[in-house]
Amino acid sequence: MTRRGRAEREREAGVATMRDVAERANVSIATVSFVVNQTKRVSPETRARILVAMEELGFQRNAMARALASRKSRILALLFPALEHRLGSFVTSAAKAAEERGYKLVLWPVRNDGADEVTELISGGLADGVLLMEVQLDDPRVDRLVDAGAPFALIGRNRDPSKLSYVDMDFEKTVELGIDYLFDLGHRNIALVLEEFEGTPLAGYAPPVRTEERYREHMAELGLETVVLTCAQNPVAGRQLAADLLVAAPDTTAIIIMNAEASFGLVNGLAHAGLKIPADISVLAMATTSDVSAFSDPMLTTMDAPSAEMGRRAIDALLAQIEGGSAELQQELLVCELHIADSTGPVSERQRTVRS
Amino acid sequence: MTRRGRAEREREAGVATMRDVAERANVSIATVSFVVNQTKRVSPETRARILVAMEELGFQRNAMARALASRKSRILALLFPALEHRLGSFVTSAAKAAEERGYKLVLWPVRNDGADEVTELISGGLADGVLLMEVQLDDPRVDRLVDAGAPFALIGRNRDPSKLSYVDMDFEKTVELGIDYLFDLGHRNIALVLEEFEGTPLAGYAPPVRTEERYREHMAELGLETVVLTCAQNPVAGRQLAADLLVAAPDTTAIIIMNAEASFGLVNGLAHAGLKIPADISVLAMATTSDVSAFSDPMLTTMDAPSAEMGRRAIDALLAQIEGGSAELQQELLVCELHIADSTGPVSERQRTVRS
DNA sequence: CTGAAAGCGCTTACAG
DNA sequence: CTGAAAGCGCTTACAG
Repeated sequence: MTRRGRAEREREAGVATMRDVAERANVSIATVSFVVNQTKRVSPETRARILVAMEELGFQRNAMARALASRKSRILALLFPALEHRLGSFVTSAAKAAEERGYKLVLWPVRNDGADEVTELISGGLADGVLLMEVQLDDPRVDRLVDAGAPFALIGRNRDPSKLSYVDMDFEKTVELGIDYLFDLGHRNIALVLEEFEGTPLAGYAPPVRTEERYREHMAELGLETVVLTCAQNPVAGRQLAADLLVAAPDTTAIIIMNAEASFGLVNGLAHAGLKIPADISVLAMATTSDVSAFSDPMLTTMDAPSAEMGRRAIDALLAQIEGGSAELQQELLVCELHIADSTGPVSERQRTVRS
Repeated sequence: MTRRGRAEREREAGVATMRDVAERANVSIATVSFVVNQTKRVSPETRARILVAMEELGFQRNAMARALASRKSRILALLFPALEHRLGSFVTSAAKAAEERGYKLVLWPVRNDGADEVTELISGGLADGVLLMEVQLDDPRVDRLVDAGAPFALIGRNRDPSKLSYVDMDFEKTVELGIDYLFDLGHRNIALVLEEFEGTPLAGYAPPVRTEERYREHMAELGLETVVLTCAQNPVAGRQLAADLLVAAPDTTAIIIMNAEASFGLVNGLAHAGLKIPADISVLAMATTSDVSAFSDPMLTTMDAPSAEMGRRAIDALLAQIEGGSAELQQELLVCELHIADSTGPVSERQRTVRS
């Protein structure tokens, strides 16, 4: 019998079992089970010894084994059909890619600060790997995943993703593309509008940071002045923003906005202020989807997030790690595609004379 | 030892295991495993016998046991933070309610016609219970869940849900509420706009059916003419609809629309046709959320779906079954709440005279 | 209060 | 090509 022993495996994987805890605390695994699940009285001393052992070993009970033995998974499934029209093509295409390769992709709700849940999920054996969304520049969940030795890929990037697998939008190239498009239309006063995250759990969310940086750089390269505003992710805020912008930077002839919800309000707000779009001012919505461009009137010119492609590649990146080992890094940046509609146009002669 | 034997349990739960298949096919469970997973060559005769046995017993391999033994769950988790701003409060509140009661709610993507997946999910032991969304009037998934003996609750209702647990919007009372509100404002020509589902996988989706029925009844009670139109779930279709409506029913002074995406287009389309909202025509968006009412200009008066409440109650209904047994039926209908904004107003003297 | 042991339903080296 | 058996990591009646 050359089958590897438990201890050997433990050393490799670093997963402590109830048996390990039991040995260390000098009790039976039954007793450990009782304290873990609080399912029977255990004397305070024994209990304390067990808790210490659990702590020292970083014990996490295996959810699969528990489910098998108890015939209860404690998982409720919300059957989620027709994902497309709710979550966009990212999830749909990722789910499809996973299925094609023999895996099931499941959406796992976690709080934004829920680092513990991450550990639990992996150490508990419930998932073979993890896709992480809405990555912040300094994201504690990433550290947890690294510590847990979990296979994972980011949708987005943290501050230094050089050793990690990720798929992200190329915000830098995208904003550059947007600026160049507007520049070629004759615009010289191009403002940038971002989502406001200060004071929310998403403070330090990377996309606006990267976008703003590159915007400032590229505008400088073109010898242009910069105007950056932020606003909350809702149309009311967008409407207010229109007023603010016209006070702060009345010369503006074009706006790049990366804030889908606010963009609809922005368009309405500009109209209320008496501006015609695009005759008086152009609006370009970045990193959104042209599906919603008709929410506003005129229809928004957009730079569409490559969602479906990102979904597919994210699964690829994750499975490369799971099946190929942790050395298999995959790092991809995808540029948004420009979809010209009715909210952008050449700068008019009137704007040129009146405003400059 | 009075522990119940395997056979006894099997009779109760009706779940066939590999061992059952092996016995029936006169082979070892190892061999069954090989054919189930196609992991080793098995002679055609043996293989055929096993396949027959599997079929006869309705064998589904237990996903938990497989995961435990193979140390692979074949599940990938998409960590999903901040659900609120994507899926609405329904999922958030359901997830929270589940957590409070010691369960984890997971979003399980299935195709709309994916009845097999449903069986797999339950028989495979992966979930203790199921919440079913987007229920159709005749929904094969419901039959599957009944057959599988799975604890489940519907978000919505099928044609005859009298023996099932469900939580649904009370479309009947809601549309009545909307009609009465507009009637009291003096409107007599109230059109109804629904989502178009013919030819889509959601054909036979119950909400528009129920809404239309009660609309016709209640309008008749008030002695009013009815106008019902449908359109696809996107703003472009909504814009087109405005034109169609003004041709089909030029007398219309108020519209109740249950089609959130199209409602934004409808408002824009009416404006393009030269109508002022609400001076010339009122628009009431039903079964949506006031969070998006500012997407349009003027802000939409809405009847808000009680999403958070539904999420909570759906979990209650499901857990009542899981923990209390299948006799525990829970059936709840919740009315949408009216949020008056700027898109509805009294019928004007001009409308009254010009139009009637 | 605690433990020995059977069992959950599979997978998988090993032996034949 | 097939099987006996150990093992995955837990839970849980039963006995003491």
